[in-house]
Amino acid sequence: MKPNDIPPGSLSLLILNTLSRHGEMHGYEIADSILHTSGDVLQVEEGSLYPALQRLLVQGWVSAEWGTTAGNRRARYYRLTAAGRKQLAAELSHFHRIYGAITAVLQPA
Amino acid sequence: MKPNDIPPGSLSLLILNTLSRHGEMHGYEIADSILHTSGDVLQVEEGSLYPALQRLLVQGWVSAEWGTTAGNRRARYYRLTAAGRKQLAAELSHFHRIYGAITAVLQPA
DNA sequence: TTACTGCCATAGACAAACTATGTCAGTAAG
DNA sequence: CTTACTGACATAGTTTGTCTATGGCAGTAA
Repeated sequence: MKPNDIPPGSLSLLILNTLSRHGEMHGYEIADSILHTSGDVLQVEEGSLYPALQRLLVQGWVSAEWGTTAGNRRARYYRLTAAGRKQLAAELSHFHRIYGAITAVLQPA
Repeated sequence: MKPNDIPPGSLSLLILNTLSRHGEMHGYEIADSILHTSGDVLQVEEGSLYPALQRLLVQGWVSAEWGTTAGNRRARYYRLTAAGRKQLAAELSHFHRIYGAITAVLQPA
């Protein structure tokens, strides 16, 4: 069972969708949620996660504020912005379009 | 109808699968076949196609020989090798594993 | 006091697709 | 017959995004 290999371009979609389901999360929670809901297949490395969150912040798809976890650790809590919700919808439809096209090509003879 | 945006990592899979269906093709035919079987969604640029074919050659997944097209042009004909068929099977199962995991994560609340 | 873990963060490596450009040989147009 | 177009192959350079590796800091447990 080796995890890994998130296709470039899909990480922001996974993060946005995860945030839209849970409302407010910090980094570790996001990675953990993706790992578990994917059946331990998609392991987001920290070196991928935080740069991705930075990009989402810069583009305004998410906002962040510092807080404290249940375990009394400092953590940065992210949530979707209104623009982020629109972006999520756009990326979802784009994903389905592309993925549908790929599976069409992959039909065996 | 804007085409484009082949997810990194999936191009070799598309090429291998296309060759496995048609037996022997040159570059233009491969790109054309992918474009049409994807419903004009996946447009493989030449600057992506030929480097990808080079990689497949180097790795031994495909073989190539020069020939002449129906329109009397010189062209390089590619076909799958035995190793290429094994590779295709491996990439197919990997693809389904990863995209299955992604769609699992993308289920709405 | 030491070590471990949760949590954030960055720098550098690397892979792969894109843009732009170039070549060459047939064929069609004028 | 010369020009332009198209089919087909090819490469250099840019960009994007994930990974590896590393590091720091603050609680908590040994």
